[in-house]
Amino acid sequence: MLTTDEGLDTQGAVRRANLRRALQLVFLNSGAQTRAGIARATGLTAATASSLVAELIESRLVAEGEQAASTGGKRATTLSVDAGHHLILVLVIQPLRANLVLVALDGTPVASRRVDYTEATRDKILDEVVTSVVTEFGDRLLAAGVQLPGTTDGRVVLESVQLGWESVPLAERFEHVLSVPVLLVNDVDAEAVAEAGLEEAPSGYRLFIHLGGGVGAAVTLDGELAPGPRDRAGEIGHVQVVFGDSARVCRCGQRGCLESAASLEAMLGDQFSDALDVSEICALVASANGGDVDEGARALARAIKLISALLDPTEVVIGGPAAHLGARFLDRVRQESEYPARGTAQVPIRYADPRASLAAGAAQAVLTSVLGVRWNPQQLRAVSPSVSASPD
Amino acid sequence: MLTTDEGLDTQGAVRRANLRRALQLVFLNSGAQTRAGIARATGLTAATASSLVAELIESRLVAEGEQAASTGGKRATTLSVDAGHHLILVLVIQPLRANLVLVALDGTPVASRRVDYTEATRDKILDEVVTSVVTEFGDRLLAAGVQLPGTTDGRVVLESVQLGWESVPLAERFEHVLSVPVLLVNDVDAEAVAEAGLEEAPSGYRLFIHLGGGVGAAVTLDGELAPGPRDRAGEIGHVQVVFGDSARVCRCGQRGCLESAASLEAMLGDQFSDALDVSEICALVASANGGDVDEGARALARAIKLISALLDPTEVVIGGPAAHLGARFLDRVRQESEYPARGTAQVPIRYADPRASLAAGAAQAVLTSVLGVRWNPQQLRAVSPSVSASPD
DNA sequence: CCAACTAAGTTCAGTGATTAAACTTAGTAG
DNA sequence: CTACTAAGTTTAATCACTGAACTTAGTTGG
Repeated sequence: MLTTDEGLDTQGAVRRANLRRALQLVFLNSGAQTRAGIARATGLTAATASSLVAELIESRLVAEGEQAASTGGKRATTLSVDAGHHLILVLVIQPLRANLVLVALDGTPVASRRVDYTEATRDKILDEVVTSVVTEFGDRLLAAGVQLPGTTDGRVVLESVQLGWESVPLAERFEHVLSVPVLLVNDVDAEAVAEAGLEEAPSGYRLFIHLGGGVGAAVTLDGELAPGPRDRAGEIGHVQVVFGDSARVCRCGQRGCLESAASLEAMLGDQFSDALDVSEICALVASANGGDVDEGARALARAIKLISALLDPTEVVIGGPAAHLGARFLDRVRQESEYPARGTAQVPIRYADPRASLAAGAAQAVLTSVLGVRWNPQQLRAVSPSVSASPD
Repeated sequence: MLTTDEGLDTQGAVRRANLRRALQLVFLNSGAQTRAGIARATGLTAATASSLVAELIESRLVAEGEQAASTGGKRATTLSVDAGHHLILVLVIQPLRANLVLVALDGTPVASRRVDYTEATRDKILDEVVTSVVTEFGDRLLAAGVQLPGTTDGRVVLESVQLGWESVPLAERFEHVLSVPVLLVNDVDAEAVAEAGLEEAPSGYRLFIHLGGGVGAAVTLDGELAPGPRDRAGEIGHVQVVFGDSARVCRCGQRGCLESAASLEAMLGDQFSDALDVSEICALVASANGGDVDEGARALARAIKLISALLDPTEVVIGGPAAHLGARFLDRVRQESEYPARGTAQVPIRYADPRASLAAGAAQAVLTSVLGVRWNPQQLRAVSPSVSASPD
């Protein structure tokens, strides 16, 4: 397999880099890419492009398709992502349930399943579910991604308040069972990756802010998670941004935390919970106290302004349940985040695209880490659990 | 030359990558590195290491030194940075003067000069100075770095309020005269790079905050400027962090800007100016209004907390004239930036190392961009203008 | 003082990946 | 039916690294 081994020191690395480039072109233009097209796009020779494609076909990452229409000479053989073999397992762990999706390389889900559990049964049930994947799909498995609330370095769950975990080497545990690489991904990071992946050509920094029961942020660069250690990055919920009388006491004990003002509980009232669906959220929005919403918007805008000034992002995206808060909230955030500094244009702020699915971000993160490749927006949108619930 | 041509496609890229790796080892361990050592450290063969070194010597980037003491067999030939040929030109542009330093590859300054000008004569005098460098050192010039206050993408000065420039293609202009690559660097970015370079093995994100007449920030990752577009990044001076009665009106028109509370004017009074030397600053600190200092510390801490929560940096460094504010200010900043979130350790905050010189950051940035290499702390410290003033 | 050992560094044939150019295949256009 | 065009493939040459043999120059022990 072409395990992404960044670093062009030895010649094998050149081969891997070129395989990656060729594969990326097929992913971005699946069904319309050709050997000649790869040669043109990479600057490599037709001979090399052919050789790369042969290897990719051999590895069952790429498949030949129809003959394309002629453009004056021999008709080209189209290439597309081979959806028939490799599968990526995505496991979305939440406090009381998990969604498991097996995604083909073209983004389509091959199987999905939902399991419910209690805190007490969670570990056992998760192990069972993962084991069942091995017996059913073991030979086709390419890699796995585990999306969860909490901080992680990709291998170990450093801390998850929601799951009650601390320093759990989950990747290692699952790798023993699955025998393929396992990547742990923070849930907000996954959302951010999915959101960025819906752009045709994501470029520059993008600040993603998840607003729900909690508040978290993630930064992507050119569509991937910003490089560098992200262990505890993005945990901005308990930064103080409200001062004076309007600062509320937060559940963390501090006063004036971003979360105490801009979480959906704070803005929509205690009826809000992360389990609500879109229509329920909209109903809450309709009956919400406008003052609370404005206060949340102001608090959020303060955080956005500071971060934007530091990073100069292309765009700020508000995701999570808050993406359904409607025009008033968004307008307020935009207003309050105007930054009068000379020459600095206002950062565009928008809601997340609701077409991003639950499992898409983790799947994309795994695809990047294992094959060094990203899906095009259509493929990414295809990734969706569409869970036909089946509790164990 | 091994112009870092980060286009990782063909096999020549392997050679360039390995040349860079070998050169970096010589830079980090100048005078103590050997061919055998390079082979061991890189995992390449002794044959390859020899061949790489031969090419580096040929390019006059590396020079052979003494024979090292035997470690049981033949004595090794030590390798060091060739300080005898290539020069990096650093031009530090300030509103009313510029410092020009020619730095050898080992970091030692070969020549330096200071020119004073008015806003009206600035452009002409700068051109003259640069031209004079060509006649004197043209054949030895490797690259040039221009450090200036203002936003830049490396090629164009996007905007500099201090210099009254907007969209000035300065790199192009100087390249025409110098015939070597020219890189524009924001002054705070340069400071941050110099500061990070003083660490033996800089790793992770490091947040650098310049506090002087203005306030700016820069983020480094593993000792280099964080990747991605930095055009307008770091301009955090006019973010609102003070609210209520204590919010002062800032010169930008807003109230409660970080700069209005934490700039040295705000904390030390109108007597402060960026032209003061260390002892004058210390004198001002001694007679400063403690309340103003505390207020500035609080404002700064708010910004630090939010950014730290987002980036999870290894360290926060306060630089610029503020590095001489003393224990009280730093203690206050540390206190106020305590972040009670679960599990999150307090971010270490410290003053910048005063040993970083004016031109070091820009020189290091150029070295990275042209040779893909960084100096070791001793070499970096050697870079200093030690300007024996000589107005034109 | 010489033989045995060790480490540094060089030489040279061999291997893997890419290139350039010739060639094959399969279409369109007149 | 011939000329042309574009997609691929084949093959010899080139470039960079490896592995192994070799040279150089030191240390150590008898």
